[in-house]
Amino acid sequence: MDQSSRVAKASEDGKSNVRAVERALDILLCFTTDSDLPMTEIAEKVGLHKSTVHRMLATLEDRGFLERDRSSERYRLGMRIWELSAHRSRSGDPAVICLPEMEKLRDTLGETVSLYVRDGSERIRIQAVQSNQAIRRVAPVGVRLPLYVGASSKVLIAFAEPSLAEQMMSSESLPPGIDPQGFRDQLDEIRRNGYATSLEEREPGAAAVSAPVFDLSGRLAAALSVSGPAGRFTPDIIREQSALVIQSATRMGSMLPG
Amino acid sequence: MDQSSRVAKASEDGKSNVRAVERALDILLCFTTDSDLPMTEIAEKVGLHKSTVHRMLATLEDRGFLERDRSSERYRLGMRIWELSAHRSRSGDPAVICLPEMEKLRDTLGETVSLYVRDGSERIRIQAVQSNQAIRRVAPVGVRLPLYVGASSKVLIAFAEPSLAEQMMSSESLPPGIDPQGFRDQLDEIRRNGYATSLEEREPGAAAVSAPVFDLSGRLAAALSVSGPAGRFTPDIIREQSALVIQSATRMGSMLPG
DNA sequence: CATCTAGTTTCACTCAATGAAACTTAGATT
DNA sequence: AATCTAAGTTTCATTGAGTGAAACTAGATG
Repeated sequence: MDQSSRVAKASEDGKSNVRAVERALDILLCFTTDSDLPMTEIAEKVGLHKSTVHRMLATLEDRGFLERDRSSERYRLGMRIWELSAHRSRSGDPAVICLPEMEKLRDTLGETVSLYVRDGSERIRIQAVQSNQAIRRVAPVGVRLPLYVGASSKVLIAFAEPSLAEQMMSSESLPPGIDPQGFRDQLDEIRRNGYATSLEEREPGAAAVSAPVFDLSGRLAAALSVSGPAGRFTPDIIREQSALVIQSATRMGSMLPG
Repeated sequence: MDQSSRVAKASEDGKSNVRAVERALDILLCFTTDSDLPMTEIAEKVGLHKSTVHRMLATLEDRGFLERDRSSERYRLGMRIWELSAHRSRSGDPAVICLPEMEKLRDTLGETVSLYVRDGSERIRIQAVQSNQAIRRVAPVGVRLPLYVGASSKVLIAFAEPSLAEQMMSSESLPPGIDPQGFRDQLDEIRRNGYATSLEEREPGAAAVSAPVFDLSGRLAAALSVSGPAGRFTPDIIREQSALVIQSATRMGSMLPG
């Protein structure tokens, strides 16, 4: 029976998933890009028929995962998302625990401070406190960024479990335009130094210094980053900053349960 | 299993919903009570067969809505929940906008300050800052509470659109043990005073003062509450507090877009 | 080793999810 | 008003996706 025609509908990867649920979740994920959407647009985005989407939306709304603006008829995320995330953070959420320490660091350095975690082959900014200087990096919380550029990316790879770090590099998942050996050397150096830097890697004009945060069981929990306009990140300054960032990251780690 | 007479499977209300999705969402909602669960327990909670739950969990995990602790095998909420809620809060989220004002109020009164919104016939504590006195109310963010007891509940009903307030009271949705006319009078008084109080209504030993927060378009957005041990809430003190709570609530409202 | 309990996979049956199409608005355009 | 167009909603026949019993595996516990 398995031998029969394999259709491979873009989501067939061995796992036996529930199609209707997959679709519903994909609908929810539309709202990571847009904060509110009309039904038709959602249908287009996920490539499903109106009626199907309509039924899905009804269900999602019924359970409070979506709600619709009563005047515009557009859908947006509902209370339940809120509620769930609040419960998620109850126990030892780095984003909450590290916030005070991040604010301290921001105050001493005067630059925007961000906290990233790895999720699959991406990273997410789970917390940020903004610099209060006139010229500053603006760093919204919750965004997903690629894992191959930026100081914190390199930290998240360099200090991951060795197996994972290897797999992440060696495989052809490495994007084109990156020299494997050069990258490997870079990671080695980062491991020796205990911190990573980036100069205009992802965004032109932006620079960053990042250090790993290890939880009490010694596992990499997050990457702490200080970032700002490249002009304010001279080699001398970076040297000073890196020490402080590492220090903060260590202190944070000591507050994170294994 | 299913007796013919007593069906009422909690989903038969005229709406045409997708069953598989309903079930998946119900599984997610398990995590509002427990922060991590093993598969079997989830299956019990939602009343579904192991294999069904197994497939659902696989799907939810695949899309990052759940993740499993690699050592304990237990499931917990995943990154995507986080990510979604972060996007939800992007635009004018009261919980974020009101926080500074809430902290100020906490500092002047020295009591725990909470912010509630109505969701259907319940209310959710969307933000809280804790008193720093030795004896204080502990108010976790994200919890759901009933709409019929507590100062903030009464505010959320009294200042809702009249139609809604009526429907919420007159219908037989009113829990037993509450006198309709007495309750109505109470609401009228609250509307006149501009604030509500509660003494040991929900929790023995706890008292609260609450005032409505109206957004710029004049609609009720939230209820701001100060709460603490009943002993610290004498009539005199309440009189002072209520003025300050109303003042804070007004200031908050002026920062909330319509 | 036998005996649990928790998780995973298989498979035949069938009911629930689906999409085309019809229908209902609501807003523009004439 | 009459007519068009786009967005949302409901209906319904078809069928394959989702289901649950049961078999199976892996770990613990006695």
